[in-house]
Amino acid sequence: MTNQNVPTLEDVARAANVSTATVSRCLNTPERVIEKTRERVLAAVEALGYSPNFGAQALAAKRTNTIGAVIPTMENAIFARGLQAFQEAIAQNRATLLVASSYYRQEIEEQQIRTLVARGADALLLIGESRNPGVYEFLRNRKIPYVLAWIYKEGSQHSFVGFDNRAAARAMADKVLALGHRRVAMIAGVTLHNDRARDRVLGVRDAAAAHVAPMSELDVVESPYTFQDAADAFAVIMQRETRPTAVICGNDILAIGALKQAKAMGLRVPEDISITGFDDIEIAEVTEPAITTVHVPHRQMGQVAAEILVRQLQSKAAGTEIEPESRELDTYIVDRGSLGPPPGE
Amino acid sequence: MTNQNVPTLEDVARAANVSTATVSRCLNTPERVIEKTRERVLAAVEALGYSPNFGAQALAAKRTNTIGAVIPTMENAIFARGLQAFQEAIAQNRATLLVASSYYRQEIEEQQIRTLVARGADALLLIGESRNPGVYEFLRNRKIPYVLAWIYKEGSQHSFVGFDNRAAARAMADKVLALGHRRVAMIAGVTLHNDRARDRVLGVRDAAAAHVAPMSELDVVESPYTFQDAADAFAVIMQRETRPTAVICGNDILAIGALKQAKAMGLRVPEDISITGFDDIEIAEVTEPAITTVHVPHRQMGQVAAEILVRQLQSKAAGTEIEPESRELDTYIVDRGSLGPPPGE
DNA sequence: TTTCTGAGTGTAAGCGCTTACATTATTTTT
DNA sequence: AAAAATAATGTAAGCGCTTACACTCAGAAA
Repeated sequence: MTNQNVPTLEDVARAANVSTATVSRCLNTPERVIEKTRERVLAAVEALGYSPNFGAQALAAKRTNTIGAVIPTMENAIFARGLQAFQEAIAQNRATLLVASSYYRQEIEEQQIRTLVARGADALLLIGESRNPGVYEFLRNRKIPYVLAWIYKEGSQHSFVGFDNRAAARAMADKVLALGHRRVAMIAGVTLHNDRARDRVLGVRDAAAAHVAPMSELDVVESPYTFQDAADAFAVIMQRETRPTAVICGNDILAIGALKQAKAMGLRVPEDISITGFDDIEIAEVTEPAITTVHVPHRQMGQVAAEILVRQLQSKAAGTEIEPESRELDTYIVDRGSLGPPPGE
Repeated sequence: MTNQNVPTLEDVARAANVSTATVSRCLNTPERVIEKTRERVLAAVEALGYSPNFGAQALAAKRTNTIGAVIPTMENAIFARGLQAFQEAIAQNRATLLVASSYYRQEIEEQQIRTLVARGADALLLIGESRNPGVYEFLRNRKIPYVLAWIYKEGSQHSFVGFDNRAAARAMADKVLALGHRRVAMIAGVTLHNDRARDRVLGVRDAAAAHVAPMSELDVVESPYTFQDAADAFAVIMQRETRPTAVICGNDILAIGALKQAKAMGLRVPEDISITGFDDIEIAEVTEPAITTVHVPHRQMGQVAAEILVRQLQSKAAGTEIEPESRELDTYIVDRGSLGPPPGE
């Protein structure tokens, strides 16, 4: 009574008057079956409403056609677009997406990675590089292909699909400095266990250090990725003895929080203070003023990551050694309204 | 060489000097194993780094501990918060989330539902109710528990977790009318195959019909859920011979697109025109003015949906008939700045 | 003491598929 | 036309688990 009439391969085989092997071939390698037989089998499949049992298939074939992704959060748009593109791309290869989020917590992320692998993920999409070496060892032992996205590093053993956060942040900072700002602050994401946030801080520091004109020390405040925390951080920065004329933010969420707080404090943006973002999520367009930010190719990142994983899975199936394959993508600055020259220039 | 040293149950059994059955019991029903044995087994599990083979487990146990969700899109924040909460809640019950998106396309959604079930989803989270009856029949045959979220209907055979879109939309429209607006337009989401969008239109129409004061006919324009489409829709509405004094939008994305366009046209919000939203996604707080909108309990919806599914899965495991269980949640209007009295009052 | 009970463990039969290998049918080569 | 090569299909051995049932052995009941 529990499971009644869910048809099995054998039922199909009987109905089509062939062996189970032939049915399996029709479904997996149709070119190895003569057309007439195939038609008969597919008709039986159709008639019975057959769909392969997932567990049995996974057990016998040693793969699940499932790809996992562990992202820090689904709640804000930072990863959503990339993940969506990723899902679309793997779906075209008959794979399904298994997701988990880590809330930016390293130990949870590690846990989630192991869970997804235990759930049969054939390959993984991970964000950033900084994690316990044991994790990479685990994936290597299990021969699970993975790509690290939202980041790009040269000459590594990993596969990366992303961009140089440090260089991109530096470009933005250079632009701010070139406009004449000398007192600059930064609201950064929490850098602990987050290499993207860390690299962005480094990029801004690079720009500050390289700049010939005298500049007061860079004031960096870390903040979680919420509007409210960013607003608080902005308020703190504005309490300093010498107020900055520009605040570079580690991402758009922070920038918008800062913007909101600036307005609440009666400051005009960018006349009184400039604010910049990073990521170019949709929301950055609709604030007043809109946020000048670093455009990140979210969708492309998701898509390329999927392509690389699919390729690695194929070479794994072919018995070839899987080798890392990386792709660096470009970012560029989108000029909107939130960055201008410092006041009184 | 392909799969080398991934330990199996049998390896653990040998190491702990017990049978495979005992190892399995230690992992699944530890209370049925005496403590001393259990310790020995768990030590072996630890030492070997054992983790059960997913396919084998699914095949033998006839469940995967995987729950699927098919949502229209991950790209905007409408479903993201709810999905995140859902994931957190099912994770606490040792289940993993399998996601797919349908891009608001009915045939793709149906396809995705079948795919997720084929991938072994034990239960499903679906958005809205309107779909081909064959889908429900399929789920019933397969005995897959499902809950329909973002919507609530009385006396149905399905499980719902959500709110009455029609009533909520009506409440907002009533509020607009109560402020004195008589020329009201609506930018609705695409209503084809989308009962939430449809119900929201009905709610606004209800309010219009019930209102005693004379009111010009309600002008409803449908628009896809993007800022740009909504902006275009707003522009169209403003071309009408008699411009409305308030535009009720089917969700916040539409409202923000409309707001943007209003500003581009030099209109002040809400002095010249009022705009309202629906959903209360994060972004609704940060526009200028912030959007007056209907707050939807996203996180609660995800969480309650998870609880119901977990319960249904348990009763299914216990051999009991699964019976629908619904929960209606409350919405309320959040007053921000985008709604005011009509001009000249 | 003997019988009964039940807790703890072992034995082994599948779960439904894939695939190596064996077999038979068909085509190509000589 | 026979031999060889190739194509199409069948046979059956697992894949690594769960779990019904069998067994052992205390302690309780008779």
